[in-house]
Amino acid sequence: MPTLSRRFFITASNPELFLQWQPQREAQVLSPLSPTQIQKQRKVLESKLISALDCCTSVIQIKQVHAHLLLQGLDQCCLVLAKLIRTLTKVNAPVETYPRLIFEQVRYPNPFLWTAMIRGYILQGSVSESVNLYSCMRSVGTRPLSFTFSVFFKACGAAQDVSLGRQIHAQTILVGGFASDLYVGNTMIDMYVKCGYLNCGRKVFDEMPDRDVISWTELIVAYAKNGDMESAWDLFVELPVKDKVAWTAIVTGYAQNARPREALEVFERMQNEEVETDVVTLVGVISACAQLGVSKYANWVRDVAESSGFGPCDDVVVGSALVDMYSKCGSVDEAFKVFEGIKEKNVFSYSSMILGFAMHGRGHAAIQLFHDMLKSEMGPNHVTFIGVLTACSHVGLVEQGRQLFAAMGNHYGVAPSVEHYTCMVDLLGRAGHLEEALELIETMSVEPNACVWGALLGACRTHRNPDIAQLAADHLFELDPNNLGNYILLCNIYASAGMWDKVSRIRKLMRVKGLKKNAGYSWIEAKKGEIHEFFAGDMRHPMSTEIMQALEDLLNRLKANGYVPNLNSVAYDIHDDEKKHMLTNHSEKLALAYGLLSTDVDCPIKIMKNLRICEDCHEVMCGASKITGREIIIRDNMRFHHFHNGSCSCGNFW
DNA sequence: ATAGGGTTAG
Repeated sequence: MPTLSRRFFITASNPELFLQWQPQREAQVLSPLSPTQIQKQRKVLESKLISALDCCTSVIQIKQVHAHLLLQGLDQCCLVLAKLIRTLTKVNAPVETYPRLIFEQVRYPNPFLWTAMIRGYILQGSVSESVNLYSCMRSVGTRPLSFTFSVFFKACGAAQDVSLGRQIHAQTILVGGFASDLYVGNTMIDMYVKCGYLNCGRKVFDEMPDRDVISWTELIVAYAKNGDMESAWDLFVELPVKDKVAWTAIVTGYAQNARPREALEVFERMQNEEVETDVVTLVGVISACAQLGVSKYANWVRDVAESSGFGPCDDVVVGSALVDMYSKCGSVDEAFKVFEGIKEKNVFSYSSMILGFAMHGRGHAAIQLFHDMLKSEMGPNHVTFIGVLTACSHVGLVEQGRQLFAAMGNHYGVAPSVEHYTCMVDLLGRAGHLEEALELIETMSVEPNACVWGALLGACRTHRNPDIAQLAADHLFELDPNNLGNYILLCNIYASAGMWDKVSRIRKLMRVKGLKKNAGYSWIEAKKGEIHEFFAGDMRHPMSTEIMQALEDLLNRLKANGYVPNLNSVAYDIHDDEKKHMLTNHSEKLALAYGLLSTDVDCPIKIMKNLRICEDCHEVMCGASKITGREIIIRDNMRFHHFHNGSCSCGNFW
């Protein structure tokens, strides 16, 4: 007869159990009990053992609990044994030895015990053995649980093993009663989606008799991750009861698909419907604001975060996202204030701030922060090194960059990736060490990609080296044949070397391939925070006439000061007059003219652009900052340019 | 037991 003994409590390895010891109850136990009381005591004992197992973190502790269990005559108690095996799996005890031994001593394993064993084998990578156990379980006539299937589906999803997934799917139908199980259905959708079979997941969803918000959200996320926001939105609209997770999925979906305005719109609706905002929602919205780069929205979302109790001081993830957001909104000083306010900074906070400094050309600040980070004994990761190498590059700290690059693998255990090599090629290339950069590419430990060769090609333009440029271009045209930018760069390099026959050959190649320039556009935040968007030659704006006039006036004043339009920036093989016209219409120039017309004189003019700023526009911005006395901040797809009194923070290299 | 999250180079 199982009884609770004093010994059990006192020798229990776990202090929590000891604290739970109640002498009154023990007195009861020692007196004779009725069968129902015995049953009740047994239940109490079982739950004590289970909670003891919850606290176990090593095999030795589990063995002690096991010893008590045997002492109490519970060697056939599947409930506790299943928990014991799950706990052993959690502490990574090899399932084949100790757990297997326990399992084989049980005469009538229940489905929970079978499932615990199956799960153990799956988690330890023995999928075939788990399938084997499942067959045994079926052959002795034991009915599986929903959980049994979900264990398999989870494993298939993680291993992207759709063929096993389909077999288990067939089993859920074969065994009967599981095809309509909500939990099984949901884990099955997830399995198909993770294996890349979104349509199969959809089919499961469509055939489910009962669906809950989880089923819907799984599919919404799957569509969003697939870049199909239209299907995601359609599902979202149909979803009868939307919870905060579903809302967040759609907001984040837009943010991750580079549609920040829609993300913000949906978030605003979410707030109007008074759905609770939590950290995960905020992170998605903050990322959308970072992409948009508009201060009004940035400040708004920060207020929302703070009033929801997740300000930068409260939550490190929100704080780090805000650092990134303010950097990308052009306010690197504000980013640093937020950074300083984060109570428990982590590697994300530091990396974001280092990248922020690097992006704004404040290389020394970035490197200083990197050293502060090391002092606080925080381990840098691969992104941290991208930030700090970029920073070195922008300040021309070649030797320091070399040392950091060498140290990353040797001292910090971060193996250099293609991205880090790209930074190094950029660093060496900018400083004019083209041969060394080429040598680095040729001896790379990983396969060079288009970015690496692109960095080299960019450096060849600055340092006018057509030979190495040709080599880089050969690789680029193979790796990334439809990227027009590479052809233009090569053209410029040949043109400045006077190699006109090569120029016309490349131009012909571009024509034959029918490569078209990406639609470049710029946007600017007006006084009240509204966004004005411009394409090249755009006349849609209600103030178009004034804008064109202001631009012409500005260019005339610049020309009087010696500005000559830089025709190299136009890739097309057209007449110079036409080129001049095209240059004049570049979207960032229109945005600048609008900014001059309609923003406060003491505020910087902030322009965002989806492509890299061209040389001519860069020159115009420099000149405009001098003539007008206005500070101009431009974010292109690479970095920030702060124009002040005739010069740019990028030092004319970008 | 099952659904949503932050930093990435030319």
